[in-house]
Amino acid sequence: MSNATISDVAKKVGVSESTVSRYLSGFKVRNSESIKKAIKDLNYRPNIMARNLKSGKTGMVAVIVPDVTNPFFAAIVRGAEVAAGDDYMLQLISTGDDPEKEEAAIRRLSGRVDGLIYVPAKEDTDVITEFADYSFPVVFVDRVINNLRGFDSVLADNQTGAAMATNHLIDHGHTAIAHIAGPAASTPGKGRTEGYLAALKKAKIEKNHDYYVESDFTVLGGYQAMMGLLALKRRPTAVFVGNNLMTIGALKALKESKVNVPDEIAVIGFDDHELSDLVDPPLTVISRDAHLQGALAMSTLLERIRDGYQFPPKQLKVDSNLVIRQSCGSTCLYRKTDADKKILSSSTSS
Amino acid sequence: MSNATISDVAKKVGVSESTVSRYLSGFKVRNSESIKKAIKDLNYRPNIMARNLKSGKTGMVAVIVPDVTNPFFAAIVRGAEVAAGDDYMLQLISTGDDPEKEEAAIRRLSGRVDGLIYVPAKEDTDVITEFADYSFPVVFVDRVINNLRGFDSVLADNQTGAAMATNHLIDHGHTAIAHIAGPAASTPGKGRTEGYLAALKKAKIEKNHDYYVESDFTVLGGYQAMMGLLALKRRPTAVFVGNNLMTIGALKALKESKVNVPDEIAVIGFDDHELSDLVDPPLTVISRDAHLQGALAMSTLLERIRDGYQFPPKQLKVDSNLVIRQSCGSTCLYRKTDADKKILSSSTSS
DNA sequence: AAGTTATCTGCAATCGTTTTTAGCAATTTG
DNA sequence: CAAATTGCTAAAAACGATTGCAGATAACTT
Repeated sequence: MSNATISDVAKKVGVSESTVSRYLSGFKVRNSESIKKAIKDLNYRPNIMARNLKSGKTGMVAVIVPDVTNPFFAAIVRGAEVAAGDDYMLQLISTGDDPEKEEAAIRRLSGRVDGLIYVPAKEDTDVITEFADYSFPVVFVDRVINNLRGFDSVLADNQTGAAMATNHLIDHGHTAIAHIAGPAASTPGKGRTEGYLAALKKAKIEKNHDYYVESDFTVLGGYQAMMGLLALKRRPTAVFVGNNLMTIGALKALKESKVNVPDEIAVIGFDDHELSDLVDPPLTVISRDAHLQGALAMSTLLERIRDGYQFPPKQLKVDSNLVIRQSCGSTCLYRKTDADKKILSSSTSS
Repeated sequence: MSNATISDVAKKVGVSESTVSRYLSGFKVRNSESIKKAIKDLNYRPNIMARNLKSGKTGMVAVIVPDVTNPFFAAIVRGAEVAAGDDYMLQLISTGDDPEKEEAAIRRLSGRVDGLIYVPAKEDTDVITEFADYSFPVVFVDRVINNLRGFDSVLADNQTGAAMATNHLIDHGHTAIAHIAGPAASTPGKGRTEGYLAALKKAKIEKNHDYYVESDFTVLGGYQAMMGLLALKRRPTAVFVGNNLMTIGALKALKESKVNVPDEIAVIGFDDHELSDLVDPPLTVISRDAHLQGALAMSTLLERIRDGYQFPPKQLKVDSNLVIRQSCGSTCLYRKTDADKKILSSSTSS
């Protein structure tokens, strides 16, 4: 009933376990034919746990994301999985944005995986430092833990992307430009705000404190932030929203408040979505290749697992693109094809 | 540098390995204080692989879905993860809808996990029968492999859901109702088509073969199917689309063809989406709780792992709900609140 | 055919735990 | 006070593989 062991196979053929083991590892063996047959007859499968115990490797890589349900994180996971190929299998942990769960999960990870691809929920965790001591391979994606240097990471070019977004609004003549931002303590939150501020400064638009709303990257957060902006005496005429979920929330708020986009308020979001061109109006966004980000993270990690920390940490960045649709107003000037989106820049840089 | 072993701890304290082991398992031990200290000092963590080898358990459950990137499957995965709690960790495999990859993945799974939650890409795989021989715990979700009985499963109530969708269109006065269906060989494809046909029959609407289009559950498939319907001499006035991705494709086709929804064609989809109320027009759909489906699958699986196959297989079903928005035409009659959606039925049945 | 290599083999140790067994000391009992 | 019970402990045997070592075949030399 239960699985046959290598010794069952050996016994059946009349050779030693080591011979069977060598046959399995591809060495030349005298009775290879009968061993092959015995393996098939007994439906023998090597016990992975025993193998792992001996080798000290697990053939598994953990991927920790705040939430698989967020299409952006799902794309990262998928990218990582594809890049892993047949060499490694994925252990998925979505922490539900709960730092405690995350910490507990990381603890339980030890010994189960050969490496970790890590999108931390908060930036001030320090569980991970335990790993650092053991030179355990970790690659950070999208966010980075602030007190740690010396780890590999694959980030988005948040500053440039946010600046492109803000400039796009400026190009449409807006000066009352709000920013619904992610947590200032987070890598993408901070980076995008920096890009936003830099673009304003360059255009000599003085910043209005009311127009900067720090939120939390959630749908509800975006909704509330937008409601807050709508309640202002002097409403902004344009808003740059710092991530996909907050953009959804902001749009819901606008719809509920019957505020027309883009006529009354122009909206640009960060991160594209399968449905972005079907929403009303089709959404102009900054996009970056999350799948690629996951894939780069995985290949960096595999390299690190293979070669250890003899090479300096890699800090990769994925480019941001401006995808123009209709939520920022007339786009006739920019349109060149009848396709409903146009990618202004692309490719990957390190 | 590398991890300390139980024998290091034992040596440091001056007791035997077994004593430390028993301390770890929660037994009463004389030098528990010094053992505790030694464990902390040495930063000792039990080697999971060794433990697994001894126990024959892995503490892992595999989840195989066609694509994590599909929000519906992501919700299943998340539901399963939540239900697993701290007892089991998830090994995720998304096969990219490639049956060969899927088969290979299942093969590599053996010995790595204690059970499997399985959304098969195709319905005629037979790898899984290997597992059946070993009474390996498997729970099917959403789809079921046709030549296999005797496994647990958690499906949606496809027939009822599809009938609700079709009836909703009929209630709006439509008789030329098309159905963009999933593969007839798949559980949800077949079930939803059955519901559609049953509703037509009950309303004494004779079915039009042109109005039944079998597609493949993808965005592109839905797009092409809708294009085909639009090319008909006698266009349908309403269409029921068999899953989320095909609905997106269909909407893109309609938008591209500048066909107004719902005035020229009413659309109802299967499976809700975070953005369904933001698309133009807000989409009326049949929805079911995918998160719950995943959670039920996991708890069924854990039960099965614990108790084995002494209990007969569970065949669970999750209810479908009609979420009315605006893609089927005027909804004033139905609206009772100013919320933009209304759930007509809910809860779970077995 | 005998000597020299080149291949292949089995034995035994090992990976780091858990668990069974038997034993020892302290406590309780008759 | 001897005997029985309790409460812990160490030693050893698993779990199922891989691998270094030394010995046994087989394959070449000359």
